[in-house]
Amino acid sequence: MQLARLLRRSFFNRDPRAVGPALLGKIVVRRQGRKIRAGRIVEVEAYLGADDLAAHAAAGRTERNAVLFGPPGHAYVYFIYGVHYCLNISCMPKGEAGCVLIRALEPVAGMEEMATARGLISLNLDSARDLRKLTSGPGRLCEALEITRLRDNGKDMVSPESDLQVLDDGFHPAKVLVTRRIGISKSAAMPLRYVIAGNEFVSGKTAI
DNA sequence: TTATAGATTGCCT
DNA sequence: GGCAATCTATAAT
Repeated sequence: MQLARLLRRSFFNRDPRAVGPALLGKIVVRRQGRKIRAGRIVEVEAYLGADDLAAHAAAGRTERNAVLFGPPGHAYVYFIYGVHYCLNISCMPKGEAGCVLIRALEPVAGMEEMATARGLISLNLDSARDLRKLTSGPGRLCEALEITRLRDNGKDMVSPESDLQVLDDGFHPAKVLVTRRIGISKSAAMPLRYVIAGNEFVSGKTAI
């Protein structure tokens, strides 16, 4: 990973359909004292506003989804299925809803800490097959980075002070694939899932 | 007040 | 491939 710098807030101050593919190849960093955990974004989904029935913002602003209507570049973390957290980054100017769901990361740093956080004791860090278990899925990556609603919801991800940030190290994916979103029933036809073509850390499919 | 579905994962057969 | 885990928001009594 070369010199990496924080993304600008303006990066997120636009339509999630523009932010989504642009986020592929960027790096999510969790700072914890001197330790850092980091992963390259390889899979995301865009969630829109009132026109997108699958989006939490579709029913209007509530206490839960307030971050979506706030300024861009902030973490929207929600709890799902009584088990998992999911990490989104707010998009669009303040007052307008929209976000991008981070669905999978390619581990870059802090893999041992990730494995511990995931409860994967005997993980072989030299095995790509094993590394997939760390962050290949929205619930998994939150567990690996210890992202929770209480701790991280509303956190500014483009602030130098934040312990949860998005960085750009200049990497650009060779090819981006666009598909339908996964795991939803409403507004399911829209092509709003973006993945780095051929990347093995994309969630789902590949047997683990 | 009670019921149900949900932007998931891992263990079971 | 099926399904339980188990919290939250929203719909239905």
